[in-house]
Amino acid sequence: MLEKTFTPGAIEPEIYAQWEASGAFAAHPESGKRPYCIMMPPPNVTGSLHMGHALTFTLQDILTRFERMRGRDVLWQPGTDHAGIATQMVVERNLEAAKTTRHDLGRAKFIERVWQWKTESGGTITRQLRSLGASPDWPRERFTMDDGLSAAVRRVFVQLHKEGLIYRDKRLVNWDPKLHTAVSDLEVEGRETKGSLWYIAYPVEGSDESITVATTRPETMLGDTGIAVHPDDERYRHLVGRHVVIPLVNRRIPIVADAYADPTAGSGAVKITPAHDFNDFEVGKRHNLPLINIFDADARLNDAVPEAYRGLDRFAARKKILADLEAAGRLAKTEPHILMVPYGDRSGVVIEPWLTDQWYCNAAELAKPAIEAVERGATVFVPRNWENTFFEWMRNIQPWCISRQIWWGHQIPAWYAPDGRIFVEETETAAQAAARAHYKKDVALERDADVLDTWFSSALWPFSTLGWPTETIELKRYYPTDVLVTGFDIIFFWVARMMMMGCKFMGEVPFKTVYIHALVRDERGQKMSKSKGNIVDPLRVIEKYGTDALRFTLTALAAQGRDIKLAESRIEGYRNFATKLWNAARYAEMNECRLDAEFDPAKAELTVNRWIAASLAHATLRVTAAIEEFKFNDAADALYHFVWGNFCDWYLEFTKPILTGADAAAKAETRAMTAWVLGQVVHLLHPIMPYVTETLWTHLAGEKAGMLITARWPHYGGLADAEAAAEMDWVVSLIAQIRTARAEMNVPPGNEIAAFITEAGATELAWIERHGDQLRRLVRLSMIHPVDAKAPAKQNSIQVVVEGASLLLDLAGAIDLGKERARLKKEEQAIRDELDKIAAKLGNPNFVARAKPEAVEEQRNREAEARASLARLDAAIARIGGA
RNA sequence: GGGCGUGUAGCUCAGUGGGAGAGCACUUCCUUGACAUGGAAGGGGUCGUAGGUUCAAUCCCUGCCACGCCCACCA
Repeated sequence: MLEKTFTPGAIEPEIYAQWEASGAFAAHPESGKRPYCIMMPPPNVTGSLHMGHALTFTLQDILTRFERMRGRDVLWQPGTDHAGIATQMVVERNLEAAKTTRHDLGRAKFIERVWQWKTESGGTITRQLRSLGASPDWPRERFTMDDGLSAAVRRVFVQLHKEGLIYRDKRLVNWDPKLHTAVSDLEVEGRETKGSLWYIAYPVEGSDESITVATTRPETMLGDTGIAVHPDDERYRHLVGRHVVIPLVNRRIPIVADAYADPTAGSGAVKITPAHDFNDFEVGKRHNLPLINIFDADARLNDAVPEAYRGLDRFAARKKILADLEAAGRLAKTEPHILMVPYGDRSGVVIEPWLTDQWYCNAAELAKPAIEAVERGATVFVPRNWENTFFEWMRNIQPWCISRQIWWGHQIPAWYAPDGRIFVEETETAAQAAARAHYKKDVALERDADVLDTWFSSALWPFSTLGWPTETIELKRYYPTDVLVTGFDIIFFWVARMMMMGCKFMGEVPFKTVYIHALVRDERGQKMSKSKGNIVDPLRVIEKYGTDALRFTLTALAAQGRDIKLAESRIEGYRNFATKLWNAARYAEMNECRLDAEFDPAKAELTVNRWIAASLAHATLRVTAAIEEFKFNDAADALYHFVWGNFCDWYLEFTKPILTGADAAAKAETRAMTAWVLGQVVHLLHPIMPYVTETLWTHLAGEKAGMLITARWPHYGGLADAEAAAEMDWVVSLIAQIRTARAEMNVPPGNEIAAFITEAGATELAWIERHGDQLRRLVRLSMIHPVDAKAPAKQNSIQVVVEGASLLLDLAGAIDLGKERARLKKEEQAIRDELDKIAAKLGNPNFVARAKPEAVEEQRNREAEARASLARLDAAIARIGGA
């Protein structure tokens, strides 16, 4: 027997363990089934589950379970990412607590510590994924720093280097002065900041004139090597070619003409600091201006600046320089100014453009085939508009700085000879051999200390996890993968780079479809973040409402093209849905509705049974199509309404008289149908709500039927039944009308009343007769008298008018006739309003002439129906003496 | 500056070229043998705004307003 209430917490771990142990999650590369593959975006190995994970993994799991049930050989490839900077930061924080640093430890020891940390905490996220019900092929779990994946990284690096697509370059990078590493453009976020625009007057050499420049970063003046004005700017034309002397520094720098200077911005003259500004770097190159690096790795002023400023932090330096300028009378004016300041997304400190040697990847070259692949539709984005975003970025892509000055990650396979020559090889021995060949003798090689950007290895994920560069059966079978499910926030970081690397090394796109889902926000639409304190913890939700409730909620809210604002009331509502389903199953069990293998729903005879089967078939089509089209919310909606609205509210209530009645054949058919529909429903719901459905299936079908996770997805023909639908729709509307009339006339719900049919067509009469038991029960009628029976007095009865029939309910006591009249008049008015609308249309010759014939026909039908109802309603009003 | 998206019931959001929907909230009633995590009835919206296309627009097109996000080197 099913328990009185569904307690998810008690059963989930047990069911999950059964699934996992049964091998139901496993891919079968040797099978003859059609393959289907999803690459799990690897979460950070030291991370823990947040709502974004919950959403993305729920959707992936839905697709996985759905396709598995449809008979595909599904590989959902799991794994985790080493997350270089993030993980290193976590471990460094731990060290800090132990009053030590990575530098105290040394590189080897530190890396050992990180591995140790990975061992300790790396299981957290995968454990949490399990509690979410995710069903990837766990034994195939990979880590981006596994031997195999590391070998793939080296292979790719070396090959791209040999082709000149990876190279070393000295240029400005985004330097993180806290983390002491370069970061890529993507890891820098601009934050709008209230600052100032300071106008500084630089005296022109050999003249009384001075030239004023505007700057948001006065401290960089110590590194100025020029002043630029626009070549057409009349105000400054006479100064081009002359020199100014930098205040406080007393260095002589030229005034150059360059179109970069915008005459309308600031003073029209701009200071040029080539070593500390990306634009200035370019201007400097054009005019051969020297680069003066004034910062050290901490962004403190170095020895290239006057002694008074050396060692100062950049912000302290700004203050002092402004004060000194003021004192020297060189600060012309100060304006408030809003500017975008670059911050490191990990460190949260201001990023400094800094001149260093780094490794770069020629992304523009790699992007070409990836762009072309999306253009020709080899990869399709869903929703389609994300392709614009992809194209926009890929067509303007900048060189990708791939080296990081941290320790945790894939160390770059480059070795330096004493003379600075670089040998890039997959192993040190190969590098040694190459060096020996070059120098004709052994030389000591030193390995590049840097590691690769984490996203470099992630970019290889779709093929490195499948065994590349080895030609494995998995690689042949599952690449290209079917769909990548991810959020738009990592299109650039990850999707674009996988496209580049996949096209380059596999010669084929990594996935046929990229489904981009929304971001999960809090109920006010704010991005969830620790600092805002608005995080909804999925694990807490699971504990409180159950995994299925969370999964269903996320699914129901996963409409394309919109963010998800997660309100707890929504989760509660869908938890109730799980309870509803549970209780329906309990009801079925109590009424001995058992699955019958012999039962053929297409052969059902009772209208109500034919109707529910047809409704189910319709819902099944909707759900299937919705999942195929990634319209997850539609799938959830169709299921919710079928289960609650059709099956529970109507079918189960409607068939109660049959189950308690005397007609054995009808009872048997209804029991079998109830069990069958329930069985189908748990199939359809399983991808979204795996736990409750698996539990119910076991109860319904028994242990030997096999687990639901391995069952076949429903598919049927021949169940559509327009006649049954018409009949049931009519009975439902009759019941609704009677209920409304009773409620509005304040008839106590418990009162049983006799009904008299005053008017009915032959069809309607037959329907009333056929469903008499249901009518008596569902709207509390004691008796239904035929058309010619003696009707009660008008002051004792209320009237019900539906399409094709009128009834009179005998209250056996005086009613408020005025109220009854008003009620009927209100109904009449509604019908008249509708008739007016229809008349306006049909009265329009253009409509009749130009609209589709079906549309005209439909209006005519509606008009006829409305007129008939109106006539009966008027008759009813006349009966009680209304005008 | 460029790109994308959003504006529909009190709130959160679906939706469709031809009769405005859901969940939650609200009002009234109901502890009837699955379910009060429930059932029944009900109130509530000129579908942001101004035009255009169309026989017909909440839906398609254009402008505008508001909000959000992404990208971008303007001092």
